[in-house]
Amino acid sequence: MTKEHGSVAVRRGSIGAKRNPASQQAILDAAEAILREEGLSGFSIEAVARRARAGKPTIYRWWPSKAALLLDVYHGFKNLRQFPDTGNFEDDLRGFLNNQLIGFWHGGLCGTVFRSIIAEAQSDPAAAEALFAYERGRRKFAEQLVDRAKARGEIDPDSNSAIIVELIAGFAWHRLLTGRLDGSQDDIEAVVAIIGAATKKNPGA
Amino acid sequence: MTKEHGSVAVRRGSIGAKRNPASQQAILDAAEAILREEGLSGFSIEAVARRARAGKPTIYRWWPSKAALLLDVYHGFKNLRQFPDTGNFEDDLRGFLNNQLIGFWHGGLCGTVFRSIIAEAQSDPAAAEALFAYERGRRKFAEQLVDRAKARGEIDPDSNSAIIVELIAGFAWHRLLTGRLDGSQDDIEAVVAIIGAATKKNPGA
Amino acid sequence: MTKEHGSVAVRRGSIGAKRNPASQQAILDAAEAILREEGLSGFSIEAVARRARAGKPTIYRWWPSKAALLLDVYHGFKNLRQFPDTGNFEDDLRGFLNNQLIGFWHGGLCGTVFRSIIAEAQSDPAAAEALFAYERGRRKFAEQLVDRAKARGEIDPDSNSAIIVELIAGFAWHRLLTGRLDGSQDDIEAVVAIIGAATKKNPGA
Amino acid sequence: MTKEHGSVAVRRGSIGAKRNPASQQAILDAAEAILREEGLSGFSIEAVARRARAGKPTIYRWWPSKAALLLDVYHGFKNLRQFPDTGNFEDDLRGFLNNQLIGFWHGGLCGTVFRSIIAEAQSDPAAAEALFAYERGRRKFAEQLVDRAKARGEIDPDSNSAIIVELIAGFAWHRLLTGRLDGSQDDIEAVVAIIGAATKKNPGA
DNA sequence: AGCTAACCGAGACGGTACGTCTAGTCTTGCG
DNA sequence: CGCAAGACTAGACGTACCGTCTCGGTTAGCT
Repeated sequence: MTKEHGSVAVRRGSIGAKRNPASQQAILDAAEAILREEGLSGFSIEAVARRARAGKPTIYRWWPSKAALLLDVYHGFKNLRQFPDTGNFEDDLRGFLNNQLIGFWHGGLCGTVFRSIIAEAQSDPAAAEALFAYERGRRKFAEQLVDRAKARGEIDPDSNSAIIVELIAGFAWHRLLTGRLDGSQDDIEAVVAIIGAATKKNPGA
Repeated sequence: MTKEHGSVAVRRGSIGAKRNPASQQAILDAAEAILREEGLSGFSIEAVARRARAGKPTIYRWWPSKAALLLDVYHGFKNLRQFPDTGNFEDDLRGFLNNQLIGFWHGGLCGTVFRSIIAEAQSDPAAAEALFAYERGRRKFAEQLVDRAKARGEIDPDSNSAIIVELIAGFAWHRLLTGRLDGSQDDIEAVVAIIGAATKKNPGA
Repeated sequence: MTKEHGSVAVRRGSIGAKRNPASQQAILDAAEAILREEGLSGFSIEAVARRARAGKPTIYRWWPSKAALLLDVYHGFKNLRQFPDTGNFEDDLRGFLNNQLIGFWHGGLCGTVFRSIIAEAQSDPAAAEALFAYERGRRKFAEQLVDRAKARGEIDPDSNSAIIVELIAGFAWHRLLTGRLDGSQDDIEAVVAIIGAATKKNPGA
Repeated sequence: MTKEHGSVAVRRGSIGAKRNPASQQAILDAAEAILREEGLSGFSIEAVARRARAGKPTIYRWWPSKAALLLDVYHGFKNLRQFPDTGNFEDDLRGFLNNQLIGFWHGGLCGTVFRSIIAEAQSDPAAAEALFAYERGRRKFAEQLVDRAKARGEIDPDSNSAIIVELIAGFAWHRLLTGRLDGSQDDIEAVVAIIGAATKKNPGA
């Protein structure tokens, strides 16, 4: 998936007064490789530049901060997973947790990258804004999942979509940030069951 | 609560072959003051030593890492809030969120410190271990809240205590880490309602 | 003398496969303005290109180095002052120091530019060669001044023209490079007197 | 004279809250070696730190600028040459040019270093001030040479000591800065002769 | 009249060096 | 032995320039 970096003699140069996609990709690849091999603590603009055989200004020209670069790496992983409408609320929840959150983060690099972005956002305001904007979008998107179930008459129409989404997302973040993504399948089922129970239709009638 | 730092001319020295509590307190005070005034991005061992008029080795001698110092500052805030048994599950939940999580973090410095610890834990393994151990303890402690309600026969005895606690904690973490602790009171109610609905006794009988 | 730079909207372009004199002039003007306003430390090819609204390659195409550009700026100032034959050796010396050296450098930009060229020549071999060639020519030219006096029978015919010229030039360089061009008029007289005494005819007869 | 740099494994550390002379010397040695091997254009704080295996802040802590470091290297060469009182004015002049100026600079590294300092002073005000102060002292010192000859009744008591010294120093600077230190012995004689003739006692009596 | 060649501006590229900051270690000298 | 102090190596930070390159466009002069 990621090309070899061994062929050093490439000597990418300018391709005129516009962004060179080869440099771009080399930088993203290097960033990904460093995260994979050394983790967040070894991740620095300096290291990325060295590995990508790029100049530091080239990185700063296109990514204003470390977090921006991390977010770009993360986006490179996204859209690999689909978010299908199964027609069933609990299956949708399962899919959400498995394909967008815990299961998506688990194993590969994605979780590491996302953890890094969250950490960065706690001290860098620019990173915070970028992450929060991204996160707002993700939540809005996920609320559709609940609203579809309401529209189908499958769940209680008074369910608070935003809070439900945030409970689920919060659970996943917590697992990610406390290093407990492993062996969560049973726990995912438990979460789905709890949310299912809480949104069951006709609670009093 | 925190004493003045203005009287710089204190010139604390050694008090012999044992830890000098005045230095320890000065370091903790300085750490807290820096976090309050400059935030996590301005927080460094260097800055703490400068402000506390302490030598860096004195800090490293007693706190192995930045995160250990942060945790100590955080512990200084803890136990200020109680965690009373109200005898009612939903009130217990409300109290948990208000006194131990969102309400506790909100406004003051505590949230900032805890955010910092979480961030630090994402790149420093030692910090991670300390945070995870702390968090494990907190969760076990909170599960008692659910188990008490089960024992009282107030909620479904099959409720998954661990997952319920983690949903709530995850929600609070998510709010903290995305800078949305403000105006959460209604949302706390919504969370309590959802958990309450999901644990209602005798759902089918 | 130098046209206004305010009318930015000129949008000089190519005028075909030949050097565009407008661009050349704009670059020289910008170089001069930067030296005047910011001094040598603010002088860079980058800054000149920015100010002249020229592309860097346009500068590099015509001037191989920073020093070449500086020399061109300097040449723009030359030939403004005359070097007349007064018919009297000491008056010639006075005129040389006042019109070609100290008096010429003093006050205006010329001294700054020449200082810059000398500095550049100490690390850039190409600049050194250009400066040395220029300087050789100036010395040869100035030696005529002494030789004329010999021819007139005004001074000792055994006087060493080259050394006399170099003593005078060295004095002026030293004043320039140690920032002491100001208030040199009396010192110029003293130099003239010393050289006059040293070249007096009939020393032993 | 200069020790080997090959034994890299030294790992100099702090020796407490005071300047480490070993680091000091290593930095000066590295600076000298770089100037010798690569010249001024290869001389940078970065390169010196690399070669000396020193941290950049260690250099900046003790030398505020590149020029300060150069001056220190230069001072390391000084006082190697004496400035004896020969009892004869022209011999003193010869000695001055040979031991303090041209002859001192010629051949070795001293000339290169001093050229570098002069160049640096043309763009760095701090360097300029340091050089000018040094130069003022040197001139005052050299004027004693002339004043001694006056006191001995050897030369015209009305001779302008300051200008005489500056003519000689300027000649030497000019030779240094135009790369013509070689083969100056005859020229030194010519300079001595001119100054001697200009200061001859009782010119009219 | 169309083609070519060189110019122009613009600005990205890989680099080097800057001067500052922090990390974490070490040693001294006082108490 | 703990302490304040502050030096040390190491290396990342973000910025400024360097000199080279390619682009897209323009114009002059040759075919």
